[in-house]
Amino acid sequence: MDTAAPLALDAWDSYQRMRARLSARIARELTAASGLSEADYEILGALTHEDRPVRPVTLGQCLGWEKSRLSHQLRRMEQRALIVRTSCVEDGRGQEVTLSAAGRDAYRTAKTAYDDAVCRYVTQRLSDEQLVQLRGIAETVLPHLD
Amino acid sequence: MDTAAPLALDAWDSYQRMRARLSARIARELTAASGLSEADYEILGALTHEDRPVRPVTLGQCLGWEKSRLSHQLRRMEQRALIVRTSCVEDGRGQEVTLSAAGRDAYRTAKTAYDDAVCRYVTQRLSDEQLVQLRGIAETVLPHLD
DNA sequence: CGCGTTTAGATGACATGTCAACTACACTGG
DNA sequence: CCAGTGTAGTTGACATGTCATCTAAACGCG
Repeated sequence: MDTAAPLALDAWDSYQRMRARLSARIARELTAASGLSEADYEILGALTHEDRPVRPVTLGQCLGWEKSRLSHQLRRMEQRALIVRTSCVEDGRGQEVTLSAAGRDAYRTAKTAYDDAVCRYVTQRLSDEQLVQLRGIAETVLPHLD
Repeated sequence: MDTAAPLALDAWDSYQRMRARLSARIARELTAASGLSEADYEILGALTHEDRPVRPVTLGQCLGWEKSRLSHQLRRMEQRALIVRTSCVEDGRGQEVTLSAAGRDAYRTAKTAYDDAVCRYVTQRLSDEQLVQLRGIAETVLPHLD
């Protein structure tokens, strides 16, 4: 409060401004190019990475999402035919989620736009040194967020 | 695509994981301590900083918010009696927004919790050098986001 | 087996954000 | 003055996220 630490305040303020504008910009470009939201993109990315049917509970762990958020999201994506849900043989409570052809296509388009935006706005603008610094900062903060 | 730049990918991935978890954590602590959302907190912070009636259009510029988002947010905050809206004398289209006593109190409580969380999760964890780096990274990226 | 406890997931109420109209006032040039 | 254009703000439809609660299946243990 009274012991102002100008450096810390400045750094946080700059970070917050960058974060807000960057998220908005990338989300907008992603949607414009592919019709996918960032949430859609994350789900499809995880499914592509796994490359086989995945249990929602696993997705939830990978992405760090709350289960109700995931449930709503999967329902909406199934309605839009981006994914397919089948009931799970091994566990009567569970499901398995698979990419549909449309989901695979949409993800490809989206990934191009996403990578392009990240490159144009971030990685291309930063020096290798700054990229190392950014990774270091994130990896320093992350362990304290559990 | 094919020209993988592992450093860039790593840095972006780390950043994204930090960003997602950090936002969630801070938002939750803020709400738990004060009952305010991050959106509420931003508005009240801007009003406190100005310390006089502010036009919504000015708030929109300061915060970089879309006007409809701002309109919805101000309506909800007025309903909860965190702010007061009066019609503007100089401009018949406009309004002036003021902090209520409740808004001022809630903001004080929230600021304590917010600053504490930012300190615990971020500024305290990073070295002065890293804080300088973070500010530098944000200020490097920001100019390209208009 | 049978009963209590986890676990997977769904659901409904509600807060928030975006987009596309829409209203109403202000300004500007003829 | 006044018609056209710009600006401030609202509104409604809809997507998304959180929380609390609910169902049903799995598990664990006497």
